[in-house]
Amino acid sequence: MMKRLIILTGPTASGKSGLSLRLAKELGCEIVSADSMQVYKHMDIGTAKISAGEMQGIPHHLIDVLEPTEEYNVTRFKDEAELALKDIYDRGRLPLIVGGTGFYIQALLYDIDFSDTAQTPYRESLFKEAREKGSLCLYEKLKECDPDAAVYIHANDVKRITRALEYYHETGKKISEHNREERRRTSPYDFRYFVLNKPREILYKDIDDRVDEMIKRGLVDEVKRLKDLGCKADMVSMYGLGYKEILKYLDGAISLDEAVYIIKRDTRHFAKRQITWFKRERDVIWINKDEFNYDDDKIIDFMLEKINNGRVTEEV
RNA sequence: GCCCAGAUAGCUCAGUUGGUAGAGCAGAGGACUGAAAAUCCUCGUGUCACUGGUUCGACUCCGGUUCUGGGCA
Repeated sequence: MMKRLIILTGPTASGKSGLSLRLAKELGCEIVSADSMQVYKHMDIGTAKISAGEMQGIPHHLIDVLEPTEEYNVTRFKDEAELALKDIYDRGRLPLIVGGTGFYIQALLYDIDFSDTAQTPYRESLFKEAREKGSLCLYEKLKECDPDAAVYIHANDVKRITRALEYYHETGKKISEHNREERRRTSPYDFRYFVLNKPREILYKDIDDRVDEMIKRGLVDEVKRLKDLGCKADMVSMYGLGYKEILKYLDGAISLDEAVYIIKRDTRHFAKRQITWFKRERDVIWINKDEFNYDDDKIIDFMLEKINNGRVTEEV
């Protein structure tokens, strides 16, 4: 008997949180956040995190569990999400995954194996080498040890090249083969994968408005406090949208207007990338809000119908 | 009113000794398997303000018109 799982995702500012609360109430779900930034404490405004009060008593997992000075990644997410799922199933309840980090959702949904390697000092030496001699020399190495990977990884993509080399170094196996195997996996869950979306122009306007709102609510002060806590620009948490730009502003590198402009622009770019990701995912149910006249009641009805029907394999 | 400088892609601008034009940004599409709110790849036809003229040929030269800056009255 496959475990049931509901996923509600979509680009940033599509309205996931609000809808998730309604759906959770309807079905008695517990929510598991699939968001690489909302895991961090003290990062509330810039991550558009809902407050404890707004949660209306619905249990939320993987929100506010890490200090911003700590490092999070897919593997950690996957391990911790699986623990949360186990507890939720033990309580006889239905888990609802909510969040915009498509990679995390994929890792969990398809039970992708990351356990072969650990992050090693070797990785640092590779980055150092790339900095000193340029990325091309790493790419040449990749061609030697894993030619297949060199075909689909671009010579400029230092991050991915480094990971491939690290993987080979640690396991003696090619990451291209590993990835090919992992890609064939089918999900162990009986799932419904909903993607919330709205017309591009509206999404972009909502993003712009939300950034203005974040500034009004005190994003700058929030980042100041994070600085006081010892957060540095090279920490994973500070790669977050809104954080790296305000940090630059606080360091006097750019004006506040410039920071706001960049946050808006990069958030739009991010939303676009998210949409590209979801387009490629299999067995996804798109919910274009304009087709529902932005009426949450109708959307909830639609979702409930999909959830109660047999396994979904069509749509787009 | 006069003088000067502009008017070229959604925006900022470059350019053509006359053979119908190109960057950055915006925007679009894609990739992604231990940083993923990250990282990376691909995509540039637009009455070259309008209108006469010179020319085989004008966005480029000349005249006029309009508009926008700046200066002088």
